[in-house]
Amino acid sequence: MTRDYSMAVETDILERAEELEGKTFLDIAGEDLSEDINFVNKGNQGLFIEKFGFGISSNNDKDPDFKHAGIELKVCPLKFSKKQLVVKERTKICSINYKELIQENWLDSSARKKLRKILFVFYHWNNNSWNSQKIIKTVLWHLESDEVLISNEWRSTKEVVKQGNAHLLSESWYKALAPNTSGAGGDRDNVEQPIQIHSKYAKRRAFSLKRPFVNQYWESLVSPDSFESIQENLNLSHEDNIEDKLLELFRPFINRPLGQICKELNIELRNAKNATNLIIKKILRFRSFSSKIKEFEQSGIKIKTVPVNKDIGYKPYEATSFPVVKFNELIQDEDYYNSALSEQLMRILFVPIHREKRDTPLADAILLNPFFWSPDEKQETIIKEEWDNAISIIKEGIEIKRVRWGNGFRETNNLPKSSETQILHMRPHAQNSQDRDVDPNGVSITKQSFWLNMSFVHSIISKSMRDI
DNA sequence: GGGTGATCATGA
DNA sequence: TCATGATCACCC
Repeated sequence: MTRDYSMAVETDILERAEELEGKTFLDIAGEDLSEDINFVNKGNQGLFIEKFGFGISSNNDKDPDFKHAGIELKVCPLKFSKKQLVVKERTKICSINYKELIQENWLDSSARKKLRKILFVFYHWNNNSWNSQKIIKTVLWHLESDEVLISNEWRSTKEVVKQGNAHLLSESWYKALAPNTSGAGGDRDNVEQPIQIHSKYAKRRAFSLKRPFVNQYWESLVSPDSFESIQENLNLSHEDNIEDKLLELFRPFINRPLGQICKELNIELRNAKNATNLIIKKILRFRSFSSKIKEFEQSGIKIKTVPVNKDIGYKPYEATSFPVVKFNELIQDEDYYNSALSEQLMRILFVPIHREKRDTPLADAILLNPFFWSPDEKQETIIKEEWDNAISIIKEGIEIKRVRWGNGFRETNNLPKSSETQILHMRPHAQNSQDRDVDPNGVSITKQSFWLNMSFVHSIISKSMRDI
């Protein structure tokens, strides 16, 4: 049996953590696995590592797991996505007690106690083969460099609760530390909030580090050179707003043709995606064009270039696509708020470019004012409904018809069309019609993805242009 | 010119 | 070779 590390000093804990790297759960527990332990519940991998990795018995303490060293243990699942190990889910930090929250200060808050130092144990998740799950890496994370961002989000949550609006809280308002819903389901998932002027109850929530945030940290461990930081490159302080700064840097190039901009910046203009990406990285003083933008990865910011015609109210020429969804993975998403799509929609930097006609040469396309966008509450409600609807169609079984088209044929299906929806539709997104996926009922269909309706993109772009 | 299925171009 | 962002093509 493993020694109890709960009162150990930091070096001992880290030494033990390092021993665990590369080991499977079976290696770690060995013959103890035969003990009568029930690991059926969700989160059990965490309890397992606590017990067999560090000899800590399960507890609900407000103190960090390693009391003496002030270190919290977080066991973080990784899964394969596109041949790469990525963080599977958000990391829960502590449940929120609304009543206590509004009386706390950040510096001595219960959240900060757990966040100050975190020992991340990253393991390759596999629910079907418990014993073979392997510890990939262990590392001590320090709050320091992200404390401004995280404490601001904590304060913002506190402020909402203080105003009696705990029932309105939404995970999507936050980038790193978010109050996500938590609980076992049922009545106990609603709790009384301290200020009841608007609503007596609010959903039970827990502070969690968002998946993209933790994933960026994980990726920075695996390949430290793949990121550059806006803050570092531009020498910004933690208080500077990175989004505002970026828009400001765009300013000298607005309303000018891409050809001219690229010449001035000494960039080779190849296509729209390439141009906007390169312009952004150039104005952010990136050393390498292939670097990922640290802050964008952390906050889940995606860049979308949208060709529009400014002479007809900034109307886009096309809908905006998202990555392909695998139907069998899609239907396993818990709900919209835990879906891949909601992550794609966390925050988008739209870069509209004006094209006189759809086939206006790119060099003559005019860079218009970029803007950041996240769904507002109303939009999110619609998106959730339309996502739910798509899921139920898929679960019921997609219907495919082969219809005459010109000289040949093409396939039609009953997935949501842009004519049937306000914001989202589904549409092929494949190499060609031979590039296919299989739906939950075994029906073969061209790979599909979600798209933002052209009319919707039109509405947010024209609104943004009016607001300038 | 919109709508929708199909496909291109690029980069890892 | 594949995923991705973006764009094409044809009917109405």
